[in-house]
Amino acid sequence: MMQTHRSPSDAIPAAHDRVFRALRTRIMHGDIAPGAALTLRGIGREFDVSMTPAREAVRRLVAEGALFLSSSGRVSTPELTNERIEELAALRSLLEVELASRALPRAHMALIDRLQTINASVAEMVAKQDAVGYIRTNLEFHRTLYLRAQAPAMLAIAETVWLQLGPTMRALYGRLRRTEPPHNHRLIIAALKAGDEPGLRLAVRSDVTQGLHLLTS
Amino acid sequence: MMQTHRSPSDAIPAAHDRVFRALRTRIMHGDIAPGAALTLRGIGREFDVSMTPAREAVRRLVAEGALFLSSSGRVSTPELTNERIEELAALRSLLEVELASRALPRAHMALIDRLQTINASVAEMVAKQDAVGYIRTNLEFHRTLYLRAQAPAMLAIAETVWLQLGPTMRALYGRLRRTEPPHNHRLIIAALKAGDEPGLRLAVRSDVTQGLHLLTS
DNA sequence: ATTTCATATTTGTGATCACTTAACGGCATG
DNA sequence: CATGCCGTTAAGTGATCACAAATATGAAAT
Repeated sequence: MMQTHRSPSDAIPAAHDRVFRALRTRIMHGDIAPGAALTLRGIGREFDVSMTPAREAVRRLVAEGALFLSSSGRVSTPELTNERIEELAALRSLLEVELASRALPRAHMALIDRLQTINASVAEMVAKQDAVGYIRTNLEFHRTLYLRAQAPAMLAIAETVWLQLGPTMRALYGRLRRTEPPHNHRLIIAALKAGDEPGLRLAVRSDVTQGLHLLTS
Repeated sequence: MMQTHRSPSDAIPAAHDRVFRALRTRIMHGDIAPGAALTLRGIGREFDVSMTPAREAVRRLVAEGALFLSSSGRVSTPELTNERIEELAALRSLLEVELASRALPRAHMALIDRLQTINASVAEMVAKQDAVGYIRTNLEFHRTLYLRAQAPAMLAIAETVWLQLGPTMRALYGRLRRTEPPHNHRLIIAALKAGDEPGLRLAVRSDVTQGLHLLTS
């Protein structure tokens, strides 16, 4: 029957929020392939909830562009056209260059150390050919930097772009088998150390753009 | 009882979508003041639906940042801090300068004519001191231009920024009683005619930034 | 008159159900 | 062998309900 509302002061999130977060992470990290279909009853079964919270989670994800809603109400992960991918890449570039630029004056040594640690994990994932792990650690690298920008609305929008690209990125990085560690990340870290704003902007732009250019060509 | 699913090929949207669109327009146009509270039962009563579609509409709007969801589940329009307003203004500038720049090479005479017609309506709303009408026609001016950019994802994000600013803009433009017609819109149109990209970028940036700077100072 | 506490009302949450429509499969027909 | 049609199944939609938490109300005490 029911049950509800347990999250006032304690930390237990509402069921729909738990489902939302779990699905969102999966999509952003590329756990789900492009075009994969989801059903409300299926989601409910998996998370042991009824259709109602499953529907709310799906609605939120559709609103963020993480899921595609067909005219008949069916939901699936989006299959992006090349044009759309280019556009989202341009958005990433626009937003993330600005975020990095704003983070630069606040970037102290502790942040740079953390970025280097995360970057080691990224390199490890590349070596292990772990596509999902690569996406996850790569996003963690970027998010850690952008958090310093103190621009929550801008970061939130950047995350919705990542979300829209999630399934496609998985398909991309799952295909191409590269073994080189991320060169642009080193450039980003170097520019942060040097306080070199033009260099930082260029490095972020290159890092964001390069991977997605491979897909469309 | 029930009733459902009527929108396959014909044009009748689902109830939750109708509610969503109606609320979204209200919020974007500044029909609702910042901090105003909404209840699911109240929305359902107004639109003659049950709580279920009302909840879905609200969830979507919360996901877009158009509504604020308190920790106890109450929803209201957001009350923005000055910092947040500055950030959203920076986002508008970033996105809309890019959109205008992309629209420039595709802007033909028919578009410029339409912009001038819309701009006349804007001036009329300013003369009538109609705050809501001003916001509506002003957004129509910008949207008409940006549609030419052929960048739907970018435009969608710009719209979510407008949404977040909606209630606050109403509070702003409701206060300041200006009577001058929009100067920057003329600059935008002139730059479009001349094919002057730097001039266009500057004019859009000024138009987007000026109004919101008044509020925070 | 103000504060405190108990009660009542409001409100969001999640489960369930009836209903309609879209997707799927098999069968007949060309 | 392909194609169109019909019945079955799967899936989304919206109404309703029980419940718990939050808020509002009012009374009592200092």
